Amino acid sequence: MVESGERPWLEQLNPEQREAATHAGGPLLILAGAGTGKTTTLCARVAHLVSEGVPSERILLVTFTRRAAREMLQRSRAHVPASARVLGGTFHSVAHRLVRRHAAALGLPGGFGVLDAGDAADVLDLLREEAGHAKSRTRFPKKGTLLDIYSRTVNAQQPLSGVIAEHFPWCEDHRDPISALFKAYTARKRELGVLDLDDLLLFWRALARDDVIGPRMASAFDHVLVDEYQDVNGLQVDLVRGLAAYGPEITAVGDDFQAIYGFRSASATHILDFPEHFPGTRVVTLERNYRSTQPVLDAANVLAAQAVRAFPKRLAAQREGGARPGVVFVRDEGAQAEEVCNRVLEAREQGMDLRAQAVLMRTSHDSDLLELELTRRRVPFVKYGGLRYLEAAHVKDFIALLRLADNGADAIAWFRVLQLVEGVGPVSARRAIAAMTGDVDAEAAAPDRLAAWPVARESLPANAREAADALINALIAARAERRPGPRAEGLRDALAPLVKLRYPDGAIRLMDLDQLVAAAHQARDARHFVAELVLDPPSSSADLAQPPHLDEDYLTLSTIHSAKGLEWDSVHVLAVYDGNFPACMAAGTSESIEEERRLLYVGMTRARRALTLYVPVRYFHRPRGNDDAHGYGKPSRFLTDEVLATCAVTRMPDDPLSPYGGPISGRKIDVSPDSLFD
DNA sequence: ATACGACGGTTTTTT
DNA sequence: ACCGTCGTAT
Repeated sequence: MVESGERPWLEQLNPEQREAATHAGGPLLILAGAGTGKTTTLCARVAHLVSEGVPSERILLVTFTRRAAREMLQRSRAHVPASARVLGGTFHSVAHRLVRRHAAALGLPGGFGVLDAGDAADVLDLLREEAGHAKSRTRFPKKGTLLDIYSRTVNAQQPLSGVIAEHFPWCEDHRDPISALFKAYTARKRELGVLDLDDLLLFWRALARDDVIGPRMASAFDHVLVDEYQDVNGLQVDLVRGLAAYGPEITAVGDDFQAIYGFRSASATHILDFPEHFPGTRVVTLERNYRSTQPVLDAANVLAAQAVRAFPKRLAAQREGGARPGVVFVRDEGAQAEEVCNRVLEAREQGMDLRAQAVLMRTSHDSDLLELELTRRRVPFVKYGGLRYLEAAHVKDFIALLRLADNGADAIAWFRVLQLVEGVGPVSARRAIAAMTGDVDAEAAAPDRLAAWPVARESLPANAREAADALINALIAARAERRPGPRAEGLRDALAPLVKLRYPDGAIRLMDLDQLVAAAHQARDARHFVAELVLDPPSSSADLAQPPHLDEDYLTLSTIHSAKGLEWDSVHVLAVYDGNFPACMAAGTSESIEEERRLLYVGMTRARRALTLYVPVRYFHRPRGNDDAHGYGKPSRFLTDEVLATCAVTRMPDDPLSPYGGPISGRKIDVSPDSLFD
């Protein structure tokens, strides 16, 4: 036991936080508003538990991202070095660890692969084509939609018909074929020896339900702490309850007003139901905000008050002073880019590092023009969210090769890799794969598909065979090499000429591969390297780049989803117009509108001192098109008069509406050509 | 028969 | 960046 005087991590806490950190006996729910020291409290709780004698390896900390896990474990360790062995990660990474350990019981090969969303969609696409849906005249849902439907069904644990009726009504006609397709999908993954991200959770739950493995798995822990509980889905709740059934005490932390992952089947109802699911729950509410100044919170509180249903909560600032948030009307997205740039640079002149500033947006392409402008003015920036590394074609090519080195049965990877060779398209690739997987008779006994290559290569056009052989030889060499670094290096070298040939900017793309090779050198186990990459994807190009970047000053650009849990001195939110906030895609149900409001709230509450919202008045219908089709947008419906009253509103001189002296209230003018249409 | 480049229309958010 | 389609080259 440590004397209280030696526990600075507890003394920094306010009474509510301390109560949460030191709570003992029974489930605990911490309702923590934005900026109320949620992470501090959770880290203090971990430190407290360890200092009370709980062995650190018997504590499981489930977070929303791996980055959050790393950060928290680091902080806990700084308080109490004995926290070093706390097990931390996302639901998916914990699942991967558990499923790996019990792979045999689950009937999985030891080196089972993990499909990322792109790979999973490719498998579905293949089945879609095999079933003849690609050629049929009625439009069948595309792979991305299929994956969305599938994922929602699994994660919400809701029957397919209900999911389609509720969220994908336009697919109603195809319900039965979709159902058949999903069954084929399950079977195909088995054949390929792979799991998708949803499977990881399903397999974890299957383990939890086993009479022998379930209790043993749960009893490995004394405490399970779950962060961001407002964003868990039904399946994840099952997992937590499955653990709780056999002993560990559960702590959940979250804020129902920051629930922004409904599209992933998360629902804030779970955090509200927590006391029911875990009888005897102690609820602690944190409302003292240490992040933002009061004017920022005033605007956020007024926005939050619009919510139809929410836990009443009012954040109170502990910081002094501060300026009202700005709402800036600009002409269009071009003017917005210029204005943001100006303001960011001006702030830097005043002594605010770029690193203390961030630009946040609804969708990742909202920053397209800004990125051009920043590049033009040589302002360094790093972007989070949106298109990620693993989604770039050449990176996928490389990953497919790495997968094949682990698992020759992965036909999806074969399909991709073979088509890299010039002269090989979908048809001959498929033929070669069929030859390798052998129609049960010839090659069924051969566990290594590479053995069938001499036959398979005959299915390729003669002039492509030599280049394909080179790839195969690289794969054979890679298999003999167990160290992940050299293995990746060999495959990179084999891929390099093909990448250079295929992409005009091949040289740049090769640098991306070099970063992956560097990451592979750090990896412990070649077989898990790809799976871990999928579970902890580098979220920006900077993530893989090595330290030199860290010394530099750079601006952060991020989707609001990716900015969750983070904070900056100054925050700019782009494109706060109706159609974007809320997104027009979300206009369907009132709950999705509510979620959009919460999204704006999350964006606004990232700001410590300065917050600026931008409303482009004119926007282009086709941002990528070169025509000039545009419309005049309305400001976001969330920017009500009440919200605007808490802000300082600016109209830029070139705002087309401003020469008329700004809006005049009290007038109602109808403009309608409708009589022409009678 | 197959591969591949060109073109026009679309693209939310992510473990 | 992706998808589907179409025309041309092998």
